[in-house]
Amino acid sequence: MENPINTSVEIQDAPCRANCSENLSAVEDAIYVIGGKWKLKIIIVLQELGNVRFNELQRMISGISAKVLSNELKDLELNGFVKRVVHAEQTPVVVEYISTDYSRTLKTVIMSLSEWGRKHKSNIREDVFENTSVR
Amino acid sequence: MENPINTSVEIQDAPCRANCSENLSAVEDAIYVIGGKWKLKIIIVLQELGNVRFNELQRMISGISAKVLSNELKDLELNGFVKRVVHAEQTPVVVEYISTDYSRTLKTVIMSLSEWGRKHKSNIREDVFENTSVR
DNA sequence: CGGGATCCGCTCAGATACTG
DNA sequence: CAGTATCTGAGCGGATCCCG
Repeated sequence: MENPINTSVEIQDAPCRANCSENLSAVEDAIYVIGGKWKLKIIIVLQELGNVRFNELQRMISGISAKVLSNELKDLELNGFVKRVVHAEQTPVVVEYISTDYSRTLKTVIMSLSEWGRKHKSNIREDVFENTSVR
Repeated sequence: MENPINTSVEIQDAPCRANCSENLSAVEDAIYVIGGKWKLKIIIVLQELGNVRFNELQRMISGISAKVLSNELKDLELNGFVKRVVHAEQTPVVVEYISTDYSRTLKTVIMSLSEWGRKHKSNIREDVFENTSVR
């Protein structure tokens, strides 16, 4: 009788709402793992540049602190998006991060997001000129 | 000499990094307006159900508090994703929120995210069975 | 019903310093 | 270089009360 997932809605008028909460929970799951300000940006850098070292990564992603970057990388590694490679031969130790095959499944997500972001930016500009309330 | 946007990177080895930071800033802009735990979920509900009232919205999106929902709706209204419609005739007042045309430009973003979320969920399940460290 | 105002705890992120 | 440790403050979100 009770669905373990989403017991809250779909009680009364099922069809539309079931479909809705289907999307809802799927998007929720996605946001849960790749949400936040940094995760997708880290993934993008690793995908486009290949092997990247910690400090280089921090320089590429402006505004992120070492602590936060460190935590984000751990998260991403746990979820299988990045791989941590340690070259212990040398001193000081060199550590590189690389994107996994799994992170490549995010390609379409990243593309749709960046395309939308580009369009949105130009729309904003138009708004500034149209909108007379800015004065 | 200096680009007003993203002055940080692309100083040395330009071509790859310029492309990279292009995507980076676009995704950053997108995340800035539709990021967070709630915004996309609110947009999805409004797109799928049409007019939705405040309390109904809160019931649909499990876990959100009235204050947070209120703030998110203001944000979304400012950015042109939702429209607030007040029916002042009746008492108590009825307020409905509807999604705008502009929020429909997010269709592909939402679809790619929800599709990815679905796949990810099934991948997680496989991991649980494969992974002997869970015991 | 649809919120706003207030208080308040608690996490998170920044800054700084330190280590192998 | 690649982080960790510690402290600290802002802010987010919860709970409660209140209003039109």
